[in-house]
Amino acid sequence: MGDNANFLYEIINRHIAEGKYTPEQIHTRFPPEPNGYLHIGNAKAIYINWSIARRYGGKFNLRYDDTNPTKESDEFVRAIEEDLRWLEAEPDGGIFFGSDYFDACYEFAKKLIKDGKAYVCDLSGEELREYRGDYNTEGRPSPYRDRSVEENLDLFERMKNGEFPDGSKTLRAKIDVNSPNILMRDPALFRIRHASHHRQGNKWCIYPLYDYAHPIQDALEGITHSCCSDEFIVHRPLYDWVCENIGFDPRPYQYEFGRMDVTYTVMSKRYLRRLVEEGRVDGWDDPRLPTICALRRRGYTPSAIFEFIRRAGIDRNRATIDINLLEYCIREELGATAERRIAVIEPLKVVITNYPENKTEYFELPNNPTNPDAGVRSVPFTRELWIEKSDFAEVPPPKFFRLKPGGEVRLMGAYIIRCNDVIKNEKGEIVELRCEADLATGCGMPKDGRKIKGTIHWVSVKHAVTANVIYYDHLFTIPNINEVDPSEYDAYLNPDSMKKYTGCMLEPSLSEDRGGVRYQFVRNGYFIKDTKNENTYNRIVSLKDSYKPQA
RNA sequence: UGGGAUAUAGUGUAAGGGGUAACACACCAGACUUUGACUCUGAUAUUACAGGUUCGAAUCCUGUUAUCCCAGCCA
Repeated sequence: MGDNANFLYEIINRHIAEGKYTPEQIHTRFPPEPNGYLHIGNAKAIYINWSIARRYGGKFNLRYDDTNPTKESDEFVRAIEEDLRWLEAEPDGGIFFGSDYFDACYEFAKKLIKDGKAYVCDLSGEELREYRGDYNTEGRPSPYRDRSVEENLDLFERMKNGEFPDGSKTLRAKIDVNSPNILMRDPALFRIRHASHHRQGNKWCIYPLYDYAHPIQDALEGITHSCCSDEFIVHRPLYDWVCENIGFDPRPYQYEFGRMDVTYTVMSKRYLRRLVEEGRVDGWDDPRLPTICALRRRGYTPSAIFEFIRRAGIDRNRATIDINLLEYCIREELGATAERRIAVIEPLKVVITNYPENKTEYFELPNNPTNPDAGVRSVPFTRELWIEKSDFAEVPPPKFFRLKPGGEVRLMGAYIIRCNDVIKNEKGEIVELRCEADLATGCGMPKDGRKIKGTIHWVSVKHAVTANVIYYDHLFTIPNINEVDPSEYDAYLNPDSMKKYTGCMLEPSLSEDRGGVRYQFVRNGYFIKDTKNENTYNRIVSLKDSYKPQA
């Protein structure tokens, strides 16, 4: 109940109840291909596998599924491990590489050949496609299907020895050339690729395919529950075939959960890569992206990300989760933990006409009103202040509680002021407000008991430190990008997904650099200092604001 | 078109082997408030559709529809 029960837990609970496994034997894995950066969709797979291991006291492996040398690189290997560790999903079962099992894959293949369950096929890619048929065309057996064991063994070894060019031969499983599941129509197990592997170098020129390698990797690592996303469900019969025909005992089993999408963003690695490569975003960690490194740079926390996935729930159907839930999770956490600071994003000068020219007084403001233990800080107050432009309205809209001509407002933690004059420049723009403070109030309530509805934030002109602030918004203008053909994604990119403010005025306590600390800039949202741009804060998420201008 | 999977409020997840549809987020309406934050209260569903069994069905039966996945020597 507190912890989301899901169908996978039910399955495993049953296995344990039946005595199939002890809880400590439960062993899971996260098997990314190192061909890109992890994103929040992958975080679901991580969370599921990792949390299962944790829940039962079993082990969790990280395994790079690097069986295709042409797509993988060490850059991604490093990035994935960094992200996984940052997420605090510790791979306590170990870190492995699919490529470390190439020898095993090779030996098991020879066994399958000897058992008459695999053969070397000379069909070209095109011919193979033709023989295999499609949804409504029957498959035909390859003319090479009935080669003798000796011939197959010989040919396979020569494939390995590099005697044949790429694409000239494959090792195929002998299953069923006319299975309704096209994947089972004698799938390829090994292909020839004269390519250098990021870890194996030039040791191999034949590489196993996913469907063959994956169950072997799982079995050799002692994985009990191989949980993957639902697009692999049609692969399960082949997974089972490999396990059974190699004869693993005990053997792993595959379970599928529904993939997750998030509104207003993309999970397609292909498209993310394009955005990065075309320079449309500032790298894989551009704070607008759904990658883990972007969320990290943006200021999201691992706990908020996992909480999001936990709350979203785990089921067999494909879900499009509202990004509001992610934002809620980080707000909830930061609301309780982030220290409050005053920051004026778009400054407007206010002069307190009845306040002495050279006086500075300090008000104590709580670091976090929801948590007294967070303590207080002193904030200097002087005659000249910056307030937020949007906190003043010369012609106030209905239900506007902030500053207006002749109106009163509370300066947070300090005096109540009344706006007496609005100073404009030649162009008619408001450049300064002249206000009078009710000095008697200090930081208490007005003596006469009058109610002041609005509270605004402020910072002393003399003490303010300046910085840049960047607001981020959704990547796309529509909630569900899956409704659109991938070739049209560009048309839905949000042109206002990033808004930079320069010359923002921050309270002086922010001059001390505490990198990585998340703050609530009062009434402006939660912020973290950017790791790439000097003196710049990223807005993690906005504060909820129930005031909606315009009536 | 062959095979497979899924259908519960705007979104997502719950309702151990039939008994008044629950929770979270979003949204709306109020209360509170020295952050219009937080907190609190209230409102929102003929359980894809159509039949059937039953005193009673989201749960059982039959049929229909919609969406997603699969025709890489990618993972």
